[in-house]
Amino acid sequence: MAGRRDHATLQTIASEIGVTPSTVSRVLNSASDSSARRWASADTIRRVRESAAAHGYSPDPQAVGLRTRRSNLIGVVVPRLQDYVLATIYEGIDEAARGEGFATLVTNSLDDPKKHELVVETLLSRRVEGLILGDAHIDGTYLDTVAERGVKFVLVSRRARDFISVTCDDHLGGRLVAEHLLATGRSNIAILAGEPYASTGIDRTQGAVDALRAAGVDVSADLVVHGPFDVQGGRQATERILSRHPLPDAIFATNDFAAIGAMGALRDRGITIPDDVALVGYNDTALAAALPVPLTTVRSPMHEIGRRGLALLLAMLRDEPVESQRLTPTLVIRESTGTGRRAPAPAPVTVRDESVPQRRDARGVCHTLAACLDPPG
Amino acid sequence: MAGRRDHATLQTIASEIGVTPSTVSRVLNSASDSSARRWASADTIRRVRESAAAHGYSPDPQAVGLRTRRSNLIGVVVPRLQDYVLATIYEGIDEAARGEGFATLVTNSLDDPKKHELVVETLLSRRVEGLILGDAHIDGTYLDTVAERGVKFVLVSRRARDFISVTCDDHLGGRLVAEHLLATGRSNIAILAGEPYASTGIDRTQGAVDALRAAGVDVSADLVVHGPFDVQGGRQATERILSRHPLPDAIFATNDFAAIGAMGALRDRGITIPDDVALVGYNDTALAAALPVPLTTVRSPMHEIGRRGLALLLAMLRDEPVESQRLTPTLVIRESTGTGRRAPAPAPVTVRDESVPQRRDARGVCHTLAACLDPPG
DNA sequence: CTGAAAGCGCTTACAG
DNA sequence: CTGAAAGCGCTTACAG
Repeated sequence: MAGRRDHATLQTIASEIGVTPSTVSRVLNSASDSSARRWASADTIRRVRESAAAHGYSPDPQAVGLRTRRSNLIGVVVPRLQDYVLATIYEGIDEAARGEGFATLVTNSLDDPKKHELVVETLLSRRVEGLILGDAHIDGTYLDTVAERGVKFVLVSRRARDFISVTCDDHLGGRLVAEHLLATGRSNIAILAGEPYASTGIDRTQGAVDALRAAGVDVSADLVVHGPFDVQGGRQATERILSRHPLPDAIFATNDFAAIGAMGALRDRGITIPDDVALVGYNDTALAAALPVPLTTVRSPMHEIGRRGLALLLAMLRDEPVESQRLTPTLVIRESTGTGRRAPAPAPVTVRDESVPQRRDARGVCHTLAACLDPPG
Repeated sequence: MAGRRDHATLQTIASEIGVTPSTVSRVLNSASDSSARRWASADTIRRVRESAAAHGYSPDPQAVGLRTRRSNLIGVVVPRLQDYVLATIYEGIDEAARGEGFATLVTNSLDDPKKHELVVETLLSRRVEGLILGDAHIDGTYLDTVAERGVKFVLVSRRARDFISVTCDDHLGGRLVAEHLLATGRSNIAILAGEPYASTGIDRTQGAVDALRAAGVDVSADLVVHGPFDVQGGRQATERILSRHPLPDAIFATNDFAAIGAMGALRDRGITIPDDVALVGYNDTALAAALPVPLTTVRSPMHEIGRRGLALLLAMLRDEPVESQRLTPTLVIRESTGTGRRAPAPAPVTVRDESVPQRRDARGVCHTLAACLDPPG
């Protein structure tokens, strides 16, 4: 008798108060007493509700699902739940799902396409109504099969091809970082670009490269290093850079955890932040502000990405037209790019007019290079 | 038509090959062809399997569940999935569940008893067969109600009362830390004890206090500070200690993230690790080794706790007798308690015979104070 | 306002 | 070896 305890059924209530299950069902499925009056007398309604409450009745989701052909289940696939960023996005998804009467089933894919396919099949065999995928590879052809089968899904965090997605504007995020570094006098910048298949790292890197190029600064291709989005990956990528090149002005880790790994590698060589090299992370995780050297980073609305992903998927399930969403990141400046301990930053050599004051917003953030170069209002 | 695509049913296959759904069901539910021979001819078996494969048939879990009165669903409640430790434990749970044909439904309770009750009700209304709870409060009376209802559950990570649990031996972990600190010459120790309702922090603290007391060292009660098990909590607890007391010899943060917070607070005051103060964390998360100052910490088998929790619950569901399990932690010594930069540690003043060499294992870990005090083999 | 009936997809005695 | 039937708990036309 594995585990299932006794739950009251419609029949329990029906026979207790002397009506049929049909009536009980209709009353319990009515939003309000007044709408229930279409189906039952005031007295019946009261007695149904009382009995249901007394028994702690809740409809059997398996029976409801079988009858209505719906599961109220959403499948979620993430690279790894251990990753703070994905865990936070998932929290957003689950919270929103709960609010809409859905439950979610999550699984790790470890960014392995084979495992991804496997877990998607498992999810589908559980009859999830749709999928939210946080592990898309930018050219992921394996998404085609699931799309062709008519499965509805939305991507979160990472975009891929033309599939519907909710992302942060990672290109903008990269630009904000590069412009901040330029504004503080750095132009020789190494980038920890993350996995080559993740649009997050790709776009953040490209955004930075584009902004630098717009300022006349070229990023050396071998200062752009790929690797896992975690502490270990950041450490190794940084070690690779340090072993082959003279120390750059700044390191842009496209992930906070990679930035922490970079800190470790830098410290091993006695290199201090920000005096010897500036360091920037990405995501503004809970750690960033509390690190020994507080980390300049880009805040991305992780929780909101999850919430919106769920909302978008539900819209798709209702066959409403939907469009991809791109949320806005904000730069958060802390000591790791600190100007406090450093000689006043010279303007980047490539800027044409050094006399032009930089334009910054109220938080001291210089939002676009163009704005920085424009003469003030 | 929200989302559900067409799935082949037993009827699809049955009519295709000219048998009844009963036969198809029996064949498909047979483990092997030979056992299926009890139910069908070799030819029928072959044709059923072929047709099922061609259609990508998978049984509808709602129908199966309705009929068999089982959901193959396990509910999991954690304080917060954003927490690396709980996320890792959950990965262990889900992995094991998957292997046993179960799926899991996770939710955060944020350690709020009200929310806990709410999410448990939601899980139960989804007809989970049992629960794994990672958010138990040590005297949590609210577990009684669920127990009285006959719901089977096991606790993971934290123990409470006499409920079945899978934990790490936190008392031992605390002892290992204290003995290591004593062995490196520290005896004035502050403890970031975590939330007062979590057995993890309580036991780790008690283990340390007991070991110190056994060495004749008393821990001042106001050097034991409670607070959240996260970066922010660790930072605040440390600030409280620093503002009210002279600097202790060592800080034992009963959680790695709290230790990172402590690092931040120490750095703000220009206090260096390990020269001015030693710092110890707990859990050996991926961060510990890669931090600017690599963190001495205690490794706890988080993933294994999850796996075993699931195994224990399944045993309970089969009405097998089960007992709580307590897994063994190991001390991992790194620079944050480093001896390299520090004058050779004097033996703690309270140790009776200073001439007795300390006994250590191959990894340089002194496992029990008793062992340390015994003369070598 | 209420009931009787069908049926979602499955499993499993009961017959043969 | 195979089928016909019942029934898990629900919802929802169809009748009245």
